[in-house]
Amino acid sequence: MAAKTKDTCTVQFVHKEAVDRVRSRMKPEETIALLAETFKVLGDPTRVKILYALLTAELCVCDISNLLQMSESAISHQLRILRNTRLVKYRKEGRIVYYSLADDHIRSLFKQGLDHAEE
Amino acid sequence: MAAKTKDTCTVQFVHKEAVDRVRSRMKPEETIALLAETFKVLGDPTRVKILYALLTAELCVCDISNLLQMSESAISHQLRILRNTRLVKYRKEGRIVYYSLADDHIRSLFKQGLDHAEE
DNA sequence: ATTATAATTGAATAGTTGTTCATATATGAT
DNA sequence: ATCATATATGAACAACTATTCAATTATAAT
Repeated sequence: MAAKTKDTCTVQFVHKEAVDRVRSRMKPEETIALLAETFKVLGDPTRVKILYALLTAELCVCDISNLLQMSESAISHQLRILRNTRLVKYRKEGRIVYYSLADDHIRSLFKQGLDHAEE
Repeated sequence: MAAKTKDTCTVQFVHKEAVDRVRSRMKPEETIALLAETFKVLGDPTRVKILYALLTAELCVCDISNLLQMSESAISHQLRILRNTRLVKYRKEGRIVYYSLADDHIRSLFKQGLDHAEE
């Protein structure tokens, strides 16, 4: 039981009251992980560009590749990540796959993010 | 001039009209980078925990270290990143440094993020 | 001055991530 | 069936990141 004392704070100066209050209001690990994961996906310029583009129009992989001047493979890899986190949805029409935004949260997330970043 | 044709889309099936419309509405590279950078900072569980904690109370490094059961060094490194992106601010009182949220965007960003992640 | 401690910092390391390249799958046309 | 093409996928590699460890700075107490 005496393990893991050294790597944590020596705790001469913990504000116990405040820490307890914070601890009681902390979200479960799982929720934190989910939130961080969502932001992580939004934390890449290529994916931001893709999502930003899809705010304006539904596009196929080739369109996005052309728009961003990047290989279709690179775009496709990123689209998979966006699909897995349910940020985009797609529909197939023959060989062509059309991507669009999965819901309307992205618009407000971008707005909030820019509000912070640009202030 | 014939360079960089192979790595981009062979472009048999670009929806020119849509792509042009999207292109005209795209934000400048710099803005995209700023936005992605902000989200990237939010995309780590440790930093999410720190920010979430600071929603409830102002805390010193030692408090956070104790709360999250992580070394002060690790916390301090993360706080630097949060400072650099102006997500937290701090005040010094003797040896102790108190951290708090820099503004109120974080609360709404977390709310929007959770709304998406938990749906 | 010396000692103790809260916080910061730099270097090192293990783990993760984005892109490329080569290949595979799926659909449409001949 | 064969060929062309839109997209997807797996492996590999370089670049980046979070934590640890050791050392440093800054403040307070003796």
